Amino acid sequence: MNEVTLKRLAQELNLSIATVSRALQDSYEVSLQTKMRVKALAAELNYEPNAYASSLRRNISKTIGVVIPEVNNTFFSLAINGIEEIARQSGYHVLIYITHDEYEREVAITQYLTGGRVDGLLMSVASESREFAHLQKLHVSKPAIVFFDRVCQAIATASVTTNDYESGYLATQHLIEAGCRHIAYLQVSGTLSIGRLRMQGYQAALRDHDLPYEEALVLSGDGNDECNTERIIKLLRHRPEIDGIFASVEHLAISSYYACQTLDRAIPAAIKVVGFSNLGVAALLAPSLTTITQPAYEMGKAAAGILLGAIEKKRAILSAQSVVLKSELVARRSTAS
Amino acid sequence: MNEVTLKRLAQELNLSIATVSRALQDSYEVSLQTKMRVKALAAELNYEPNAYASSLRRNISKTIGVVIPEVNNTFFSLAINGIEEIARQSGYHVLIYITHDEYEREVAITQYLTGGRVDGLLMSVASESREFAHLQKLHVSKPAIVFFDRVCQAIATASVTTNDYESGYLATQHLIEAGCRHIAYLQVSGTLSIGRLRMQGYQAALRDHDLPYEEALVLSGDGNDECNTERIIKLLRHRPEIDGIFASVEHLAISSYYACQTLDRAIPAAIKVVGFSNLGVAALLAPSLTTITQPAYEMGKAAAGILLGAIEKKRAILSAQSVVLKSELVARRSTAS
DNA sequence: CTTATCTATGTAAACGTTTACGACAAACTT
DNA sequence: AAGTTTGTCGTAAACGTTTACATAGATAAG
Repeated sequence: MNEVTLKRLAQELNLSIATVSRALQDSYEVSLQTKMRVKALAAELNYEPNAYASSLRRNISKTIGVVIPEVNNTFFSLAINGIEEIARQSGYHVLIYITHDEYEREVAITQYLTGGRVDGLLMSVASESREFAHLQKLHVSKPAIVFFDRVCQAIATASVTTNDYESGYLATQHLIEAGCRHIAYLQVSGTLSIGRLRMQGYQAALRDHDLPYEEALVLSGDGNDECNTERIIKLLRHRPEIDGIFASVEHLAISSYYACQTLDRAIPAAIKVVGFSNLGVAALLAPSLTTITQPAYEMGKAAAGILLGAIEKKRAILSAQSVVLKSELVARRSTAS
Repeated sequence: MNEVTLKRLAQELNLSIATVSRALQDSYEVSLQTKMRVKALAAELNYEPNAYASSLRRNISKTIGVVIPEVNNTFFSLAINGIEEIARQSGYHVLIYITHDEYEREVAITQYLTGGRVDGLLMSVASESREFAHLQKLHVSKPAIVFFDRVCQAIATASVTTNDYESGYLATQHLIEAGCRHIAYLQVSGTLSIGRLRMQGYQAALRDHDLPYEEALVLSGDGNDECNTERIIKLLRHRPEIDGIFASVEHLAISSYYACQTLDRAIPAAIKVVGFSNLGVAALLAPSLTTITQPAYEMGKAAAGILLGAIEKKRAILSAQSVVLKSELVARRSTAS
């Protein structure tokens, strides 16, 4: 425990606690001379204000929470990077919580955060979540919330997303133009907002190119990687006509590669793959992977910016502040014709 | 702000604040009947204790800090995963700080943390750090510290590492046995403890196989990825006899791939590559990458376990509690002969 | 010379908890 | 019947800040 408190400083300087506190905050009420005395001693004794006392008194924690499904994922790693960058610049601290896409964890986490531990929250909802009462409860409580990537429309607040519908359309069109006629769609969960939008783009592209939409070609891969790979293998065995895969999330693209590897289906000759991904090594895969790449780092920065802006100005966050950034389709060998 | 406080509950129940507080903590001093009344109302009003008031009074924050060089890195992502898992189980919150390998940031972060914001700290030191006065200062202050992967020997505390010397030896031997005679060693910084150990393993393996150690074949890649790739290209051009690369950290292995790609040097025919890496897609690279894989998730869990154990028992952490886990060499095509 | 204004500082309450101490019955002991 | 224990609850202080209000001296205005 750090024993250097305002009281200690005040005693040694023969000043009142109030004056010391004010001096350290550069208050106009205290003379330049005492300010300097105070600051000198504070520096000498390595004084650091007790964050909890300050937070309690001011009802401000200078802390934001980040709630994400997983951290071992290039997209979320980059987003955290952006968030931490903005938070640091503004003197905010970042608490991190991982839901592992489980509804119960998300509920438990939001329960903790009701206690005023954070001034605001950045969130990507868990795929399992279908009920949002916990978020509603939290929202009427203190912390401001900004969603990023995986939003919850039931809450009236801002969000930072990408042009998911358009990207879904483009990815599908790209496969079709490369010659695919039976395109599987892999998503993490049917309830997710981004999953729905990307799928709608997928469906629209099929329609516009006179291809049928088959529900049997849609796979929801909510499990661990091995399990997902198994399910993709099963799907490809059961429907050998599949000649294209659109993975709406990174790890499903990877699972698709493993599935094709075990089934000895050549990419891109026999089957083409495109996937949402922020993998830095996408270009080094065998074969290099065609990706829809989201501006993950910028999304994190944008979301944190909106959140901190609202907190500092003590203003509610409006849905109108939402931002939609553009993803980029990077064509590589996995979809070469 | 959550308006439900102990005072509010006390008023509505016609009890004192003390009794309500005790009831919620299942104190033996309060009758079963009132306990039930209190808990019922607390649940109904969705009461959540104010974390800051509690922390201030008890001088315990139930929060640990994690200080890492970067988050967009499979090793650290997995480690965070393990840390968060253990922390969650014990009811601890996790603050995250990213140094970007910059000394100044590390100093600034440790300064924040002097204020009692965290009960303990898990840390992987920045590669730039050569002075450790800031860590010494922090260490004599409150928080317990456990290092993982990148330790600072100047501080007497526990650490969680892997058998870096052995791994360095094995990786180098593996290259030699695959036929390499001129092996480059890529590290992030010469000052890093793990870098030194891995390098010592590298040197020992060279010696044991009667190969000379050349300083010119050692490259310190402390920069961004593009910059590192450039430097590797330069090295390979300047020393065309290099037929093996040992990358002591993941992103340098990737940079090596890009370098070989631009130089049109075939892996593994012309040059073989082995690297420390936790990439889930190592097996899917072209060619698949031979890796030394650290048990990152377990390391995170182990480090958090030591830290939380010490905090809960209010005991100082001893160097003797240090743990050394084993990495695994996974041979793949990038070192095939 | 009195009153008002300004400057620099101090006093004390407040934030929401936790907890040492005390109070007061009721239930036991002898 | 007097003393002792036990069970239940309240009072109040404390954690380290911040800040509204008070104070005292100095200067300016009338």
